[in-house]
Amino acid sequence: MPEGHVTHRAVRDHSPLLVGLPVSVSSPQGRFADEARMIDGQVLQRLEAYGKHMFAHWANGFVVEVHLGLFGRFRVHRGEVPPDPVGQVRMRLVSARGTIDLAGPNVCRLGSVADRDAVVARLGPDPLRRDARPEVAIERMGRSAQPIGAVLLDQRVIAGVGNVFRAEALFVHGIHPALPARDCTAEQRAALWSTLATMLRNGVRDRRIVTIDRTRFPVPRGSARRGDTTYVYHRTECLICAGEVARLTLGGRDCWYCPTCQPG
DNA sequence: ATACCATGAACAG
DNA sequence: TGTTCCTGGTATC
Repeated sequence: MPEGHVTHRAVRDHSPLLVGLPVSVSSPQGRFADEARMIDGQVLQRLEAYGKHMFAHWANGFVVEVHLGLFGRFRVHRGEVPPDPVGQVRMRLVSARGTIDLAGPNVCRLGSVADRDAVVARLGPDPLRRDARPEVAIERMGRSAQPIGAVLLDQRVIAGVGNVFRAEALFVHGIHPALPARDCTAEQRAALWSTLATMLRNGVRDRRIVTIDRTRFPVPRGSARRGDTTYVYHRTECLICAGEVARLTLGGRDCWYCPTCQPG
């Protein structure tokens, strides 16, 4: 399930297979067929990730925006073109080097550079981008009366953070998710940014979310079991204090937290 | 075979 | 705030 690290990883993985080459674009499933024809055979100039959005820039000026949503998934195939497994591939990209299949996206839309710019204009800074300005996100957090747990999911504040990273970053800093964001100290807001940036970067590196980091936040001996990847997210007991994990609906989604380690 | 749930977000009202 | 859309893995019958 994709948070921002997935789109950035996809750009890294897909670019060597597609960028600079003519690409056959099709829609085996059919729902992107008309749009696919408009760019079929064009050279892919650039792939770009911004938060959970991905943009493919084509030589004839079109831009394809992809948002994976909850279910969306890319599959990468090197070499020979694979069969379409179940007719569910919304967009298939085929170059001389390989094939990318996109299934189940929330958004797969053909537009212009202006459309791309409009999407980006709605987004807060993305910690995974070189051009990110942390102070913008930190300032927006500080202006909101909403619970910090809701604000961290707001893509206008910080782009790319999803349900796992928000819960885990709040845990690491001992912040209760219901605390009004503007009541977080400037230090706390800066620390959340930098922790989220680290977690997202690790997600890109590992191709999955593992927020447990013993060098930054030692786990008691014997506490972590094999396969544990989070401190509180989707857990019944806190990895640090073994107390019962609580849940609160914030930003429309369940936020796991430890009432002991994150007093509020 | 069917139900249900999930790391998301737009939209209606 | 609730509904809707997208898919697939796991649980349940």
